[in-house]
Amino acid sequence: MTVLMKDNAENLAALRIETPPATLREIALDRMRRAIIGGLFQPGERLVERTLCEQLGVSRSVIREVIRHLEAEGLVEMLAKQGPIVATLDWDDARQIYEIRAALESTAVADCAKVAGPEIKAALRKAMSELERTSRQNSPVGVLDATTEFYKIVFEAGGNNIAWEIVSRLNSRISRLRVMTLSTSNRMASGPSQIRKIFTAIDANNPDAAAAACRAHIEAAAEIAKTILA
Amino acid sequence: MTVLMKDNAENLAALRIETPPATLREIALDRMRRAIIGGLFQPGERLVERTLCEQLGVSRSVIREVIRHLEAEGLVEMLAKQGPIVATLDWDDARQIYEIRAALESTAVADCAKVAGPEIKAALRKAMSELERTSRQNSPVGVLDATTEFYKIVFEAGGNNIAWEIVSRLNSRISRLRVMTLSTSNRMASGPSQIRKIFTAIDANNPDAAAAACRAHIEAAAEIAKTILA
DNA sequence: GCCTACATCTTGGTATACCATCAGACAACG
DNA sequence: CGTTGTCTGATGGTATACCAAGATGTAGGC
Repeated sequence: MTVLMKDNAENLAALRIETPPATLREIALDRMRRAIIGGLFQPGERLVERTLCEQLGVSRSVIREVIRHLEAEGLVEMLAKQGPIVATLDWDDARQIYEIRAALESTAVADCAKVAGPEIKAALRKAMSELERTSRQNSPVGVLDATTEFYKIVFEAGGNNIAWEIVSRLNSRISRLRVMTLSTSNRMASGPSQIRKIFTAIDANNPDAAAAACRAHIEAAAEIAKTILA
Repeated sequence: MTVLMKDNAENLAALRIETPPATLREIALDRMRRAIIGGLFQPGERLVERTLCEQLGVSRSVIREVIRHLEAEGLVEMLAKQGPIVATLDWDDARQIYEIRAALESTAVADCAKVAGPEIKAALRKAMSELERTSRQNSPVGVLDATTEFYKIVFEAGGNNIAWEIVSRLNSRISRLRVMTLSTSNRMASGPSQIRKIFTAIDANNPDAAAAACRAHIEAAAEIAKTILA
């Protein structure tokens, strides 16, 4: 392939009209998910369809399909003859989620540490600095987003996109817990330092150290969650 | 509590009208899922809503909500401006799924081996015999169901119901692969023997041996899947 | 013969209205 | 005070209508 042809291909690719992914349903799904994750709806709270229609300004069809999606995600539970409620979470569920996260994330960071090249490390470094910035600003949601971004890079770099799907879904189920653990005073400081350990190990292409740091990080989070839930 | 009272309580419990879990949507969901898993709809095939309405004899609302659910489960993909299609599966996806299964199932069997008491062992033994029976009868779907039952007991005994949810969902995505691997001649014989190894280790309350046997079992399955997909 | 332009069909996306059922609240009644 | 009937609200299920966008087909002009 000549340089000219490559340019041509790039130009053609640039021509493509990026389709607005904005189907009303997807917007509503995103809003609902954020509302639940952000604690706007309390666990166990009933989700009344027609009320949601007014609140989101969409029709019942949309709301119902969104609820089906959230139900499959585990964020919403259906009570027979009573309709949907926000899923509740007890310590036994949370315990399992932390265990699964530990398993999946530790292998993901190890995979990432094996293959990480300069550009991945740069991306991780950027996410790290964002994480530390939001941490200094005492912004729990900012820290959450930055942490998510960090892990997203890790999983994708290691070719673990399916595991990332699973972890994302699990995280949304314990998101309220995560915000609460972040609000724990000493956590706001210790979290970034633990993730920095993971980053350092990846930067040194040391899979074992990365996995160990990851496990330590999650176990610490689980420990705080336990005190909150139990 | 006297014996009489216990009888009374049991009688009252028997009085209860078991609520038909049969909301039309759930039936349709189950049918659709089985149809996809069973290969009635080919991967990549378009799922035309109005056609499905006729085929299932339900309205579009129901069909659409079912599709939302299946979409969240990963069995159906939405193509922008073209509607839903049956999700496709390449080797990279399957590879990851087998890896995650290996991680989750091996810890699950180890957990089960740690705590398994007589009643759990009896249940597993029953599932084992069912598995070997269907295997002798050369019934791939029977083997699949029996294997599922075996693992279900394992996960629940070890208190890993969340992991079971995840594994179930992953399994439905590779179900066609599983049927195909089962159809591989030597697999029909080797599968049960490998699971018997797991059972033996659990029966001996030997977590390490159980985990190792489980990993071997999944790796063998992945190997066959690879030859099919690649 | 080929290309264009228009009409039509199909499909998904959305909104709305209707019905039957059931749960919870509440008032009437003994 | 407890039982009973009623009413309202929420839900599941369904049907229908409208719109927008792609696909298809077809006729007309070059």
